[in-house]
Amino acid sequence: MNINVAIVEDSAGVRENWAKLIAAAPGFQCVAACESGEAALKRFPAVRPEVVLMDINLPGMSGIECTARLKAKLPATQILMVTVYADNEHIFEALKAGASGYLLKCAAPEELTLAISDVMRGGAPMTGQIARRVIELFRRPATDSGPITELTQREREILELLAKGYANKEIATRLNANLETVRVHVRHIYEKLHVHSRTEAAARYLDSGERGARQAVAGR
Amino acid sequence: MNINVAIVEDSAGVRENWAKLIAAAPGFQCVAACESGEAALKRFPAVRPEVVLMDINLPGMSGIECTARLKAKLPATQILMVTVYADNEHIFEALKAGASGYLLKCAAPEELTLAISDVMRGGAPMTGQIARRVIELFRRPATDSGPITELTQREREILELLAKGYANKEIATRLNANLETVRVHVRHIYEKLHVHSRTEAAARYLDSGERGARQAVAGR
DNA sequence: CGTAATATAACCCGTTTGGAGTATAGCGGG
DNA sequence: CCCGCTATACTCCAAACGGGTTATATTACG
Repeated sequence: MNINVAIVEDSAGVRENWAKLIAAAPGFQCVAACESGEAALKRFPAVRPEVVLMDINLPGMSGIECTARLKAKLPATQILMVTVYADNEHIFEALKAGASGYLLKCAAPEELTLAISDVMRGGAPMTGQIARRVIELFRRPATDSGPITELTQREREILELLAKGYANKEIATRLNANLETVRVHVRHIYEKLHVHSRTEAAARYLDSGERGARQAVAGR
Repeated sequence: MNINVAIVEDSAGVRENWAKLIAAAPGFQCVAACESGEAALKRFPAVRPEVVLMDINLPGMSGIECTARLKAKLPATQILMVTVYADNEHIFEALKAGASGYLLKCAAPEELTLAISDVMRGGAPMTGQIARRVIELFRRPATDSGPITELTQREREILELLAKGYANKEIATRLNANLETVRVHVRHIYEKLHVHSRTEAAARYLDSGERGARQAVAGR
């Protein structure tokens, strides 16, 4: 049983290349090839492709939006982004939209068919570079200080970390301090803010507009 | 120049197997092998490994916490998780802690050395299964974009009170519910937001601009 | 010099929380 | 009619937390 593949790619040359490649590969067949996201959304529900090769840079609807809409209509369809964009933002949005793999257009032809097989087996084909970026999107940003009250410097540092959700132990580690010391500071903070729990303190802090400037972080 | 590899794994048998495997592979050398995260944190700064094979299930400090601390001390060190856990939560936490790859212990020996080479080249070695899960974490409620909307009505009510600093007991009173019921809801909220403490949940909520009308919480 | 404020660190104790189960009931969609 | 989701409720256990107390070293201010 052949794997039904469909294509969304605006360049006629590339589109036909891919189509030929798939038609020629044993075990694959190309059931549709559209030059726009709009066309794909109309056409694909009828042909129900198992895998879609999706370009991002399309006229009209972007490949990312098309991916999100296709996944809504055909949740079982696996979508592989094949594009020239290797930046975090595109990768992040594509994966969020429901793509199952992310290849670059510079990929060799045989990599395409390999990737299709991979995705059908439950894999998530990506180049090493892309995989690394995907993983980096998991790491967290950080923010900086911003005091106001009559808390001491140390107390403010601690309140800031506390309000980010860190446990006392984590705060101690980050500040190279002892757990007990942090606990004392935390209790002093409670006294000064007239609260009795860390979540109350955090709510006070976050609501008081005392946060330091936070910078936008790519991909988030 | 050989690649300096270190190991953190509590099972002596597995640890020695890995060590031998690395010692035997051309281009690699094993510079340290610890049976605990605590030992690794002491030892590794001196030997500065380029790649670490890290087990998750360790006595004492978990491999995930060890990863976070190691990355703080040695940011250039690449850490590969090698473990039996294939669930989303472990994968998510490991990557957040700074792991650069995630392999399962059932991996063939030669896959280990391949993975080390891959990570040194800037890749992010994972099995197809793992890669797929990583990608799924992007489209799920939780990853980072609009988590709060995925909560049920009841969960949102509770999160709102939680973020104001109310204890579970107070929330239960206010909602005419049982303490244990509130606790269950709170834990479900944690799962959906991928957090592990109420203050983290509150920070997420307050930062996401999801607040409803608020009134002052007078003298408790 | 004496005193106050701050930062550090260590006890103890009871309560709360986090995490893992099990279980029941209602509700809506195949 | 079963399955999945939601809400409800309870038990057990370990860790974290909140609060009380004591103690040392440093720095700052009259």
